This record gives sequence, C-alpha cells and structure tokens, in this order.
Amino acid sequence: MSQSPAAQTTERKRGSGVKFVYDVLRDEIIDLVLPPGSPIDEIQLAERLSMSRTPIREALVRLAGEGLVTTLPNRSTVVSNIDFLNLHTFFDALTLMYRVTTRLAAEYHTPEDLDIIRARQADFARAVEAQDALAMIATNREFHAEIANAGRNPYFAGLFYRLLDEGRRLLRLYYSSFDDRLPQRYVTEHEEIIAAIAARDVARADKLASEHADQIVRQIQNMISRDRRQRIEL
Amino acid sequence: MSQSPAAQTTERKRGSGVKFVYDVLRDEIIDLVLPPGSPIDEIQLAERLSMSRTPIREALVRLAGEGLVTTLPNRSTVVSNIDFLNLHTFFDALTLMYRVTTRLAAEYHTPEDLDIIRARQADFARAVEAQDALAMIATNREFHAEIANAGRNPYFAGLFYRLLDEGRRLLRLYYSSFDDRLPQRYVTEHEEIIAAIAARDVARADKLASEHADQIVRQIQNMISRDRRQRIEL
DNA sequence: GTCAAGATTCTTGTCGACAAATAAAATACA
DNA sequence: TGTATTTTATTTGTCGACAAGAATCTTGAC
Repeated sequence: MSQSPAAQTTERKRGSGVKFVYDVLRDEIIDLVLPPGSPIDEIQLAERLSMSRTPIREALVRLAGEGLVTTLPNRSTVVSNIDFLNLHTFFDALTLMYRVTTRLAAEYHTPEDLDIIRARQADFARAVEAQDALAMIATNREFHAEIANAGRNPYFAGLFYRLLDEGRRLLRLYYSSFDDRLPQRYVTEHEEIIAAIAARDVARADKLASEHADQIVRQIQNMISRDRRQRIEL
Repeated sequence: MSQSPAAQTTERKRGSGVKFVYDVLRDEIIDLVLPPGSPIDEIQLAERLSMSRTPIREALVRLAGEGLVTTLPNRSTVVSNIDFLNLHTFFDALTLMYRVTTRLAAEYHTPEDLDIIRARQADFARAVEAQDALAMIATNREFHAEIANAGRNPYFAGLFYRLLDEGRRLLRLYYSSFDDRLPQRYVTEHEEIIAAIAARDVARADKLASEHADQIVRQIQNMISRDRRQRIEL
C-alpha cells in the first residue's frame, strides 16, 4: 500500500507536528474511521504521517488525557470503548452541560456571539434540508459549542466539548438508523433557544435546553434499543 | 547544588517514568513549590529527576491537558497563572460540581463508600483539631473527592478533581491569612452532608452542598479582598 | 549614549537507536 | 494430539543527538 502523496511532500512547520497528529487521530476517532477498541500502532502511524514516533506519542498522551484513547502499560494503546453499561452517566452530564452552558450564554453573550450562533444554526438547517445526517451531527455540535463559548466559562465549556465529541461518536455508531423525521423539530428548538438567549431570559433558556437535551437523549436511546431488537431478530 | 540521593539511587520500574514525573510536578504545582508563572526547564528537570527529556515532555503534555501548565510554542512552558479576573467562572463551576457530586452520592453510594467518606472526614477533623492549615486543605479535598467517587459519574468527577486542585492552589496562595475560626464550622457541615447522603436525601444533600460551597467561596473571596487591602496599606 | 544588525548561546521539537517487556512461534515433553 | 517451556519477534519506554527558533550578547553606526 502506497502512502498518500500529500503526507509525503507537504512540508509541515516545525512545532506543528503533535497538533497535526492530534487533529488527524481525533478526527478519525470521532468519525469512527478508527472504531472503538481498534489498536493504534505507533510505528505504522509514524510511517503513515511520515514523522518520528515522538510526536505521535505526545499526541497519544494528550488524547488519553481526554479519554479518547486508552493506554495499556507496556502494551498497545487502543481507541477507547464506549461504555454502554454506564451510558446514563454520560446522559446526565450531557443534559446538565446543555442547561448550564445555555443559561450562561443567555447571561453573558455579546452581540457578536449571537451572530456566530445564528451562522451555526444556518449551517445546521442547511444540513437538515439536505438530509445529510453526517453534516447534521457535525453542525449540531458546532452550534452548541458556540453557545458554550458565549457562556464564557472554560471549565464547563471544556467538559461540554468532550461530551459533544463523545456524543458524535455515539451518533455515528447508529448513523444507519438515523431517523430523519426528528431533525426538523431540532431546527425549531434551536431557534427557540436562540430567541431565549437573545432575550437574556435565563429561566427560559434553561427550560428549553433541558427539553432539547431530553429529546436528544431519548433519540439516542431509541436508536440503541432499535438496534438491539434488530440484532436479536437476526 | 547536589541532587537528593533518593533520585540518584532509587531504581524506577520501566514504564513508571512519566507517571513519576507527572506526580512530582503536579504536587509541586499544587503546593506552590512551583508558583504560577514559573518557567519549567526540561533539561534542568531531567537532571533533577535523573531521566531523559522524553518522559518529562510527555508528563508536561499531560499536565497541559489538565490546564496546570501552559506551553508557549517554541518557547518555555510555564506553570499556569491563576486568572483572578475570571474567578467567578471558577466559583460557578466549583459550586455546581459540589452540588451535583453530592446529589449523586446520595443517590448511588454503597455502604463501603460511606465508610471511606467517614474516614476522610475523620482525617479532616483531625487536621482541624491540630490547627494544621495545610493538612486541612489536603484532607478537605480528599473528603469531597471521595464523595464524587461515590456518585459514580466519571465526567463530573473528572472536572471536580480539577477544580478541587485549582482550589488547593488558591488556598495555598492565601494560606498565611487562613482564618482558623471557620474550619470548625466546616466539620459540622461535613457531618450534615454525610448524614444527608446516608439517608439518601437528595434534596437535602443538594441544599447542604450548595451552602457549603457558598461558604467556601465566600471565605476565598474574603481572603483575597483582605490581601488586597493589606497590599494597598503597604 | 542609544539603537539596530549580526553573531552566539540556549531551548525546544524531532529523530533514530537501544533495551525492557510483552506477544507469538517453535520446540520439547507427556 | 495437547500442553508446557523455551526461543524468537514485535512493540513499547527511554535515551542521546541534532537542527530549527528564540533569546541574549556583541558589535557597529549614528
């Protein structure tokens, strides 16, 4: 197998090595190009990205810190598995962060923040209209990430980003059975959330975010149980 | 300056290098042995811990992921500064995590969890009785960390640990002006929290945790403003 | 004396190599 | 044939070295 020419010829600036590896791996993990449980061979990766093992390892340490990969001591590092048994902890955290970040955005946002949030919402609406499920997943993440950003709390935002990425992984996993009737509802809910933030109505923002989160959690749970049933029927 | 003999003679097991460096650095940062803003020289550190730069760097990457150090590209990495201008974001996050973890502990704890929590509380009470402020700070952290552990939500626990460590840094900074009248009150509040958790009274656990958090936040704010006044009077 | 350009030193980012630890294969034995 | 044990091979963790940038020092012009 020959390497892609881009990886060979493109000269990367000094210092951008780890970030490059980190970005590549992160994307591949979140997009399930590297499915949960798949081992990551440092040497192979070093050859593929045409660089030494050192920056690869540093990127892996960073990913391990974010929980995306798990390093078995003296053994291979693997893409972290999704813990289906404790999914409720994920849902709890996701729901609370939806609420908190939206509340804070209603309180602390600037006019410029609103512009960006509206732009993200437009992206999302476009993806829904195009019935592009993959784009929906990605743009939906950006929409909520931007709201968290407007909330100006890096602690909450940091956890929320991590949860949103984990959610992307989950959604990709059940992408095949993605129900495309619901998203239109999401568009409307997003619009309401934007209105509440713009009006600085904290209580309403909280309530809408909470309902929105419940909606998403329910959809994921439906996907999972539907998938279970299908597997049993096989 | 000669190195400590322990670092020289002690043979460390293979694979424990990064963890060792990480633990040493983390402790020194949290205990303000390395004050905020101080640069971290990789070579110097490598000599002090008598190992190569590679494990040092990997430990630094991990610490950077947790926000304890900041790496300037192509420049030295420094111990992260405390952002006094945005302390309210820290207080917001800390308060919410106090509440959430205590709630979840009330809901999901096992009898063994309670034993450990009570043991931590005993440690804290002993530190208060001994008027050992440094021990108070440390044992208080362990007490709440154990409650978070009993809550069984790694997402919340992870953020909470980080916030508790950051809080330790803050408290150390104002350690000199530590008011030793308040801690007795903390002991009582801790007891009440344990009782609420044991009774699985979620609402009461939430309320107590919220008040406890407010108490701590207020104390830190008092320390800071007192410190400000003193500096001005100089 | 002050400032700018060039040279030098120092630190970081990356590399290739080696040794310990583990996994896989081969051999011996029942 | 199946299992235990040794041998081989692969992979990780660590090391020393080198080159690119940044910081510092030196020199020179005004």
